Amino acid sequence: MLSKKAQYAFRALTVLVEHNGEGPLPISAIVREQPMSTKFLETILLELRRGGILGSRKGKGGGYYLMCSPKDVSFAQVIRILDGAIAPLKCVSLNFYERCDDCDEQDCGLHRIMAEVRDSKLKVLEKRTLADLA
Amino acid sequence: MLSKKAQYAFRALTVLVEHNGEGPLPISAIVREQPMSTKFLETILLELRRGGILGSRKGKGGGYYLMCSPKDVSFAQVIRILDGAIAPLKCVSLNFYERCDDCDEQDCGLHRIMAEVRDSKLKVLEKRTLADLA
DNA sequence: CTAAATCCTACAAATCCTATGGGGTTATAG
DNA sequence: CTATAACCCCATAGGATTTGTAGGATTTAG
Repeated sequence: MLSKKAQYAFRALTVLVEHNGEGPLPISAIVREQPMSTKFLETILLELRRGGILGSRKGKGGGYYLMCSPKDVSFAQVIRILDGAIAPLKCVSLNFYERCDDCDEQDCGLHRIMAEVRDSKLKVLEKRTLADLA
Repeated sequence: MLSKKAQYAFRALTVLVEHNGEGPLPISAIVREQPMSTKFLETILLELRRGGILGSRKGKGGGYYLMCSPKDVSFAQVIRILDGAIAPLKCVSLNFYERCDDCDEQDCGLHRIMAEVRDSKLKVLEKRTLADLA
Protein backbone atom coordinates (compact mmCIF):
# COMPACT_ATOMS: atom_id res chain seq x y z
CA MET A 1 0.00 0.00 0.00
CA LEU A 2 1.11 3.51 -0.83
CA SER A 3 1.80 5.56 2.30
CA LYS A 4 0.00 8.84 2.87
CA LYS A 5 3.32 10.50 2.22
CA ALA A 6 3.46 9.11 -1.27
CA GLN A 7 -0.18 9.98 -1.88
CA TYR A 8 0.34 13.57 -0.80
CA ALA A 9 3.48 13.67 -2.88
CA PHE A 10 1.57 12.72 -6.02
CA ARG A 11 -1.09 15.30 -5.30
CA ALA A 12 1.54 17.98 -4.84
CA LEU A 13 3.38 16.84 -7.94
CA THR A 14 0.16 17.14 -9.91
CA VAL A 15 0.04 20.80 -9.00
CA LEU A 16 3.70 21.30 -9.82
CA VAL A 17 3.19 19.67 -13.20
CA GLU A 18 0.28 21.98 -13.95
CA HIS A 19 2.42 25.01 -13.15
CA ASN A 20 5.55 23.64 -14.75
CA GLY A 21 7.69 26.36 -16.30
CA GLU A 22 6.17 29.17 -14.27
CA GLY A 23 9.08 29.30 -11.86
CA PRO A 24 9.17 28.24 -8.21
CA LEU A 25 5.84 27.50 -6.57
CA PRO A 26 5.70 27.99 -2.79
CA ILE A 27 4.22 25.38 -0.48
CA SER A 28 1.40 27.75 0.39
CA ALA A 29 0.30 27.80 -3.23
CA ILE A 30 0.37 24.01 -3.50
CA VAL A 31 -1.69 23.63 -0.37
CA ARG A 32 -4.18 26.14 -1.70
CA GLU A 33 -4.90 23.85 -4.67
CA GLN A 34 -4.60 20.54 -2.82
CA PRO A 35 -5.53 21.00 0.83
CA MET A 36 -3.27 19.13 3.26
CA SER A 37 -1.02 19.74 6.24
CA THR A 38 1.51 22.39 5.23
CA LYS A 39 4.14 21.17 7.64
CA PHE A 40 3.82 17.54 6.58
CA LEU A 41 4.02 18.50 2.94
CA GLU A 42 7.15 20.47 3.71
CA THR A 43 8.96 17.32 4.85
CA ILE A 44 7.73 15.48 1.80
CA LEU A 45 8.91 18.11 -0.66
CA LEU A 46 12.24 18.14 1.10
CA GLU A 47 12.60 14.42 0.51
CA LEU A 48 11.68 14.84 -3.14
CA ARG A 49 14.28 17.54 -3.46
CA ARG A 50 16.96 15.38 -1.83
CA GLY A 51 15.83 12.61 -4.15
CA GLY A 52 16.64 14.83 -7.11
CA ILE A 53 13.14 15.22 -8.46
CA LEU A 54 12.51 18.72 -7.25
CA GLY A 55 14.61 21.81 -7.04
CA SER A 56 13.96 24.70 -4.69
CA ARG A 57 14.71 28.35 -4.31
CA LYS A 58 14.87 29.95 -0.92
CA GLY A 59 13.72 33.33 0.20
CA LYS A 60 11.01 35.60 -0.99
CA GLY A 61 9.68 34.55 -4.36
CA GLY A 62 11.07 31.08 -3.80
CA GLY A 63 9.42 27.69 -3.83
CA TYR A 64 9.70 24.29 -5.48
CA TYR A 65 9.88 23.28 -9.12
CA LEU A 66 10.43 20.16 -11.20
CA MET A 67 14.01 19.37 -12.12
CA CYS A 68 13.04 17.48 -15.28
CA SER A 69 10.23 17.30 -17.74
CA PRO A 70 7.23 15.48 -16.22
CA LYS A 71 7.53 12.71 -18.79
CA ASP A 72 11.03 11.92 -17.49
CA VAL A 73 10.01 11.25 -13.90
CA SER A 74 8.58 7.78 -13.38
CA PHE A 75 6.23 6.72 -10.64
CA ALA A 76 8.85 4.21 -9.57
CA GLN A 77 11.31 7.01 -8.78
CA VAL A 78 8.82 8.87 -6.64
CA ILE A 79 7.71 5.79 -4.71
CA ARG A 80 11.26 4.67 -4.04
CA ILE A 81 12.13 8.04 -2.55
CA LEU A 82 9.15 8.14 -0.21
CA ASP A 83 8.23 4.53 0.52
CA GLY A 84 11.40 2.63 -0.34
CA ALA A 85 11.28 -0.77 -1.97
CA ILE A 86 8.74 -1.58 -4.65
CA ALA A 87 9.37 -5.32 -4.36
CA PRO A 88 7.18 -7.19 -1.88
CA LEU A 89 10.24 -8.61 -0.12
CA LYS A 90 13.61 -7.02 0.62
CA CYS A 91 15.37 -10.14 -0.66
CA VAL A 92 14.00 -9.54 -4.17
CA SER A 93 14.43 -5.77 -4.19
CA LEU A 94 16.66 -4.25 -6.83
CA ASN A 95 17.30 -1.01 -4.97
CA PHE A 96 16.81 -1.98 -1.33
CA TYR A 97 18.15 -5.52 -1.26
CA GLU A 98 18.66 -7.26 2.06
CA ARG A 99 19.68 -10.85 2.52
CA CYS A 100 16.97 -13.25 3.62
CA ASP A 101 17.84 -15.36 6.64
CA ASP A 102 15.18 -17.96 6.12
CA CYS A 103 15.53 -19.03 2.51
CA ASP A 104 18.50 -19.83 0.30
CA GLU A 105 17.16 -17.58 -2.47
CA GLN A 106 18.20 -19.95 -5.23
CA ASP A 107 15.73 -22.61 -4.32
CA CYS A 108 12.93 -20.60 -2.71
CA GLY A 109 9.54 -20.69 -4.38
CA LEU A 110 8.32 -17.57 -2.61
CA HIS A 111 11.42 -15.69 -3.68
CA ARG A 112 10.87 -16.62 -7.30
CA ILE A 113 7.24 -15.59 -7.39
CA MET A 114 7.76 -12.34 -5.51
CA ALA A 115 10.39 -11.47 -8.09
CA GLU A 116 7.69 -11.94 -10.73
CA VAL A 117 5.41 -9.60 -8.80
CA ARG A 118 8.19 -7.04 -8.55
CA ASP A 119 8.73 -7.17 -12.31
CA SER A 120 5.07 -6.80 -13.11
CA LYS A 121 4.77 -3.79 -10.82
CA LEU A 122 7.87 -2.21 -12.29
CA LYS A 123 6.58 -2.67 -15.79
CA VAL A 124 3.77 -0.24 -14.93
CA LEU A 125 5.61 2.04 -12.53
CA GLU A 126 8.61 2.66 -14.77
CA LYS A 127 6.44 3.34 -17.79
CA ARG A 128 4.09 5.77 -16.10
CA THR A 129 5.37 9.25 -15.45
CA LEU A 130 4.23 12.51 -13.93
CA ALA A 131 2.94 13.43 -17.37
CA ASP A 132 0.26 10.77 -16.88
CA LEU A 133 -1.08 12.50 -13.80
CA ALA A 134 -2.85 15.20 -15.73
CA MET B 1 5.62 -5.37 1.28
CA LEU B 2 4.52 -8.77 2.49
CA SER B 3 4.10 -8.88 6.26
CA LYS B 4 6.04 -11.38 8.35
CA LYS B 5 2.73 -13.10 8.91
CA ALA B 6 2.29 -13.72 5.22
CA GLN B 7 5.91 -14.84 4.88
CA TYR B 8 5.58 -17.32 7.72
CA ALA B 9 2.30 -18.46 6.21
CA PHE B 10 3.96 -19.31 2.92
CA ARG B 11 6.75 -21.15 4.66
CA ALA B 12 4.25 -23.18 6.63
CA LEU B 13 2.15 -23.80 3.54
CA THR B 14 5.23 -25.10 1.76
CA VAL B 15 5.54 -27.77 4.42
CA LEU B 16 1.86 -28.58 4.25
CA VAL B 17 2.06 -28.96 0.49
CA GLU B 18 5.00 -31.33 0.82
CA HIS B 19 3.02 -33.48 3.23
CA ASN B 20 -0.27 -33.13 1.41
CA GLY B 21 -2.43 -36.23 1.65
CA GLU B 22 -0.66 -37.61 4.71
CA GLY B 23 -3.38 -36.46 7.09
CA PRO B 24 -3.23 -33.66 9.66
CA LEU B 25 0.18 -32.20 10.40
CA PRO B 26 0.62 -30.65 13.86
CA ILE B 27 2.20 -27.23 14.34
CA SER B 28 5.15 -28.81 16.10
CA ALA B 29 5.99 -30.75 12.95
CA ILE B 30 5.75 -27.64 10.78
CA VAL B 31 8.03 -25.70 13.08
CA ARG B 32 10.52 -28.56 13.05
CA GLU B 33 10.92 -28.15 9.28
CA GLN B 34 10.62 -24.37 9.17
CA PRO B 35 11.81 -22.86 12.45
CA MET B 36 9.67 -19.98 13.73
CA SER B 37 7.65 -18.96 16.77
CA THR B 38 5.18 -21.73 17.46
CA LYS B 39 2.66 -19.45 19.09
CA PHE B 40 2.78 -16.88 16.32
CA LEU B 41 2.35 -19.57 13.71
CA GLU B 42 -0.64 -20.83 15.63
CA THR B 43 -2.49 -17.55 15.11
CA ILE B 44 -1.53 -17.55 11.46
CA LEU B 45 -2.79 -21.05 10.80
CA LEU B 46 -5.98 -20.15 12.59
CA GLU B 47 -6.51 -17.28 10.17
CA LEU B 48 -5.85 -19.53 7.22
CA ARG B 49 -8.38 -22.00 8.53
CA ARG B 50 -11.00 -19.28 9.01
CA GLY B 51 -10.13 -18.11 5.53
CA GLY B 52 -11.07 -21.54 4.21
CA ILE B 53 -7.66 -22.61 2.99
CA LEU B 54 -6.83 -24.99 5.79
CA GLY B 55 -8.80 -27.54 7.75
CA SER B 56 -7.85 -28.77 11.19
CA ARG B 57 -8.42 -31.64 13.54
CA LYS B 58 -8.22 -31.18 17.27
CA GLY B 59 -6.83 -33.49 19.90
CA LYS B 60 -4.16 -36.14 19.78
CA GLY B 61 -3.21 -37.03 16.24
CA GLY B 62 -4.68 -33.74 15.08
CA GLY B 63 -3.16 -30.88 13.12
CA TYR B 64 -3.68 -28.88 9.96
CA TYR B 65 -4.18 -29.90 6.36
CA LEU B 66 -4.99 -28.28 3.03
CA MET B 67 -8.66 -28.06 2.11
CA CYS B 68 -7.99 -28.08 -1.65
CA SER B 69 -5.35 -29.25 -4.05
CA PRO B 70 -2.33 -26.91 -3.93
CA LYS B 71 -2.91 -25.89 -7.54
CA ASP B 72 -6.33 -24.52 -6.57
CA VAL B 73 -5.06 -22.08 -3.94
CA SER B 74 -3.70 -18.85 -5.40
CA PHE B 75 -1.19 -16.54 -3.78
CA ALA B 76 -3.80 -13.80 -4.00
CA GLN B 77 -6.12 -15.75 -1.68
CA VAL B 78 -3.43 -16.25 0.92
CA ILE B 79 -2.28 -12.64 0.87
CA ARG B 80 -5.81 -11.28 1.12
CA ILE B 81 -6.47 -13.37 4.21
CA LEU B 82 -3.35 -12.27 6.03
CA ASP B 83 -2.47 -8.83 4.71
CA GLY B 84 -5.72 -7.60 3.21
CA ALA B 85 -5.79 -5.54 0.05
CA ILE B 86 -3.46 -6.29 -2.83
CA ALA B 87 -4.14 -2.94 -4.50
CA PRO B 88 -1.80 -0.10 -3.54
CA LEU B 89 -4.77 2.10 -2.57
CA LYS B 90 -8.04 1.22 -0.87
CA CYS B 91 -9.95 3.23 -3.46
CA VAL B 92 -8.82 0.86 -6.23
CA SER B 93 -9.19 -2.35 -4.24
CA LEU B 94 -11.56 -4.99 -5.54
CA ASN B 95 -12.01 -6.79 -2.22
CA PHE B 96 -11.28 -4.05 0.33
CA TYR B 97 -12.67 -0.97 -1.37
CA GLU B 98 -13.00 2.28 0.57
CA ARG B 99 -14.03 5.60 -0.86
CA CYS B 100 -11.29 8.17 -1.34
CA ASP B 101 -11.96 11.58 0.21
CA ASP B 102 -9.41 13.48 -1.79
CA CYS B 103 -10.02 12.52 -5.39
CA ASP B 104 -13.16 12.11 -7.47
CA GLU B 105 -11.98 8.70 -8.74
CA GLN B 106 -13.27 9.31 -12.26
CA ASP B 107 -10.79 12.00 -13.05
CA CYS B 108 -7.84 11.05 -10.83
CA GLY B 109 -4.58 10.18 -12.53
CA LEU B 110 -3.18 8.43 -9.50
CA HIS B 111 -6.33 6.32 -9.21
CA ARG B 112 -6.05 5.23 -12.81
CA ILE B 113 -2.42 4.22 -12.60
CA MET B 114 -2.75 2.44 -9.28
CA ALA B 115 -5.54 0.38 -10.82
CA GLU B 116 -3.05 -0.65 -13.49
CA VAL B 117 -0.60 -1.68 -10.79
CA ARG B 118 -3.31 -3.67 -9.05
CA ASP B 119 -4.11 -5.52 -12.27
CA SER B 120 -0.51 -6.33 -13.02
CA LYS B 121 0.02 -7.70 -9.52
CA LEU B 122 -3.16 -9.76 -9.72
CA LYS B 123 -2.12 -11.23 -13.02
CA VAL B 124 0.77 -12.89 -11.25
CA LEU B 125 -0.82 -13.55 -7.88
CA GLU B 126 -3.96 -15.20 -9.23
CA LYS B 127 -2.01 -17.38 -11.62
CA ARG B 128 0.53 -18.61 -9.08
CA THR B 129 -0.61 -21.24 -6.64
CA LEU B 130 0.73 -23.23 -3.74
CA ALA B 131 1.79 -25.83 -6.27
CA ASP B 132 4.42 -23.34 -7.46
CA LEU B 133 6.03 -23.22 -4.04
CA ALA B 134 7.74 -26.56 -4.41
C1' DC C 1 -7.76 -40.35 32.86
C1' DT C 2 -3.91 -38.41 30.55
C1' DA C 3 -1.45 -36.47 26.97
C1' DA C 4 -1.43 -34.13 22.72
C1' DA C 5 -3.33 -31.16 20.07
C1' DT C 6 -6.19 -27.11 18.39
C1' DC C 7 -9.03 -22.92 19.81
C1' DC C 8 -9.61 -18.35 21.55
C1' DT C 9 -8.92 -13.92 23.51
C1' DA C 10 -6.40 -10.59 25.50
C1' DC C 11 -2.48 -8.16 25.85
C1' DA C 12 2.58 -6.75 25.74
C1' DA C 13 6.35 -5.04 23.10
C1' DA C 14 8.27 -3.08 19.28
C1' DT C 15 8.17 -0.64 15.16
C1' DC C 16 6.54 2.49 11.84
C1' DC C 17 3.56 6.21 10.16
C1' DT C 18 1.67 10.62 10.53
C1' DA C 19 1.94 14.95 11.93
C1' DT C 20 3.60 19.01 14.51
C1' DG C 21 6.74 22.49 16.63
C1' DG C 22 10.28 25.55 16.81
C1' DG C 23 14.13 27.61 15.57
C1' DG C 24 17.62 28.55 11.78
C1' DT C 25 19.01 30.13 7.22
C1' DT C 26 18.58 32.44 2.87
C1' DA C 27 16.98 35.66 -0.47
C1' DT C 28 14.24 39.44 -2.19
C1' DA C 29 11.83 43.83 -2.09
C1' DG C 30 11.67 48.26 -0.81
C1' DC D 1 19.41 47.71 6.06
C1' DT D 2 15.40 45.83 7.50
C1' DA D 3 11.25 43.30 7.14
C1' DT D 4 9.33 39.50 5.33
C1' DA D 5 8.63 35.42 2.78
C1' DA D 6 10.23 31.31 2.04
C1' DC D 7 12.86 27.01 2.50
C1' DC D 8 15.91 23.99 5.89
C1' DC D 9 16.50 20.85 9.60
C1' DC D 10 15.77 18.16 13.58
C1' DA D 11 13.47 16.41 17.37
C1' DT D 12 9.61 14.38 19.06
C1' DA D 13 4.75 13.39 20.19
C1' DG D 14 0.82 10.49 19.34
C1' DG D 15 -1.29 6.93 17.17
C1' DA D 16 -1.68 2.87 14.44
C1' DT D 17 -0.03 -1.36 13.11
C1' DT D 18 2.77 -5.32 13.40
C1' DT D 19 4.81 -8.85 15.83
C1' DG D 20 4.89 -11.87 19.28
C1' DT D 21 3.46 -13.97 24.00
C1' DA D 22 0.54 -15.90 27.82
C1' DG D 23 -2.74 -18.63 29.58
C1' DG D 24 -6.52 -21.15 29.72
C1' DA D 25 -10.52 -23.82 27.38
C1' DT D 26 -11.76 -27.49 24.50
C1' DT D 27 -11.37 -31.70 21.91
C1' DT D 28 -9.71 -36.33 20.77
C1' DA D 29 -6.93 -40.74 20.88
C1' DG D 30 -5.43 -44.32 23.47
